[in-house]
Amino acid sequence: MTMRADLLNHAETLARTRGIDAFSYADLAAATGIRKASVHYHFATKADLTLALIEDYSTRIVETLDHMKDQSANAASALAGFLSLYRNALGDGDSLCLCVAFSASTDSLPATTLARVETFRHDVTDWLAGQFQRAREDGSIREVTDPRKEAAALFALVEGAQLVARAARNSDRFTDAVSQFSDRLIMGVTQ
Amino acid sequence: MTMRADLLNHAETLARTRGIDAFSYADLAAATGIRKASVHYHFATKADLTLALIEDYSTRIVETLDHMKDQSANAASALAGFLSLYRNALGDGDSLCLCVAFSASTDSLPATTLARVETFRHDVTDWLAGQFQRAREDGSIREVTDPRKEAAALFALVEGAQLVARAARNSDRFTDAVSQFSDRLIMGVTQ
DNA sequence: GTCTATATACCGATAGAC
DNA sequence: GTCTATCGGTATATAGAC
Repeated sequence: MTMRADLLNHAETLARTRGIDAFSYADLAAATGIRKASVHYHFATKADLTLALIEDYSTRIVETLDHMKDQSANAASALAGFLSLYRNALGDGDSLCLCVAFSASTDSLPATTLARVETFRHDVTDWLAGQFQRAREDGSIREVTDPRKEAAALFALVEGAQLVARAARNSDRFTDAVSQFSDRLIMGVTQ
Repeated sequence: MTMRADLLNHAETLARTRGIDAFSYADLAAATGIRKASVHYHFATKADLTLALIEDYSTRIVETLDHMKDQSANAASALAGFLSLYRNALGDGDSLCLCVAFSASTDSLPATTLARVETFRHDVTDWLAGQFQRAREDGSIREVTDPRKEAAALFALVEGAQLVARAARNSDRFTDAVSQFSDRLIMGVTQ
């Protein structure tokens, strides 16, 4: 693995467990075994680092979602996969997904990074709306109203559930908050 | 108004608009017209300040909710008031409620403050569960399932909707995210 | 209660040698 | 690419005069 990739991995972990403001180039240097000045060689400013973080993350998650869409038997199982993705990002209640971590520290992030996060939010919300539309056709989710409203509501729900669960250091709070939505999923057929 | 109260007011505004980490005793001194050292006279450490903030805030909000409960014609109008409270806290999309602001920076807050925030979350969730129970009796909300599940879901929804709306600097995102829930409220009779 | 002055620590970032 | 050394800025917090 390249040093750049190693730095990005540690930076993502630190950002998601401690928050963007709560880790420094010194922490990153300690984690990778090089010196602060060498970290600056790879990412000249923290603005550059945060932008690289959200770009890598966004690409990875969008690919995962597209794969879920293609492999799922119906909309319900695709959305169950989506819930698992956000549930797993919590770990033992000590980690957030990068999108929530970045949304929680808008003040310390440069405009270009924030714009990229907003693009990611739109991508995910579009994906969700697509699955709710699919559910209107395959009948795998109970009482779907407007797919776009459903998507906006579910996105806010999982982000809020992560925030609460991580603040309480208890991942069960996530499960509790989304359980009502989970109950609307009719898994049926395949899985 | 006492200097202590003046400091708390400005600190709450700064915490909600910029975040806990992003304001300093220097900002607080500039806002109130006294010097940094004088701020330390009123709140020796930032830990003391954050604890005072959540205690004041919690008392105020719990009183507001109890008043809403007593004055409302039914559960639906009480919950409509709850949504307005969180919607208004957003301002023009540039402010969070203190609970979300604190949940977003758990790393820089002392354990006693975090414990007080968790108590506040329980108080609000209990209030919500009470209103959903009330709705099962007055029929003012469509298809209420388990009141405790409904409460956990609605709390996560409004916190997540605030986070997203504030990150996008657009309060409409809050309204969009909660619109599906709003549609379940049957306002009817009085208001 | 408020002030000036200061202590101590850490931050992001840069210069320049190797 | 990585290093040592350092700059300028800001943070929380304290000492002691008024």
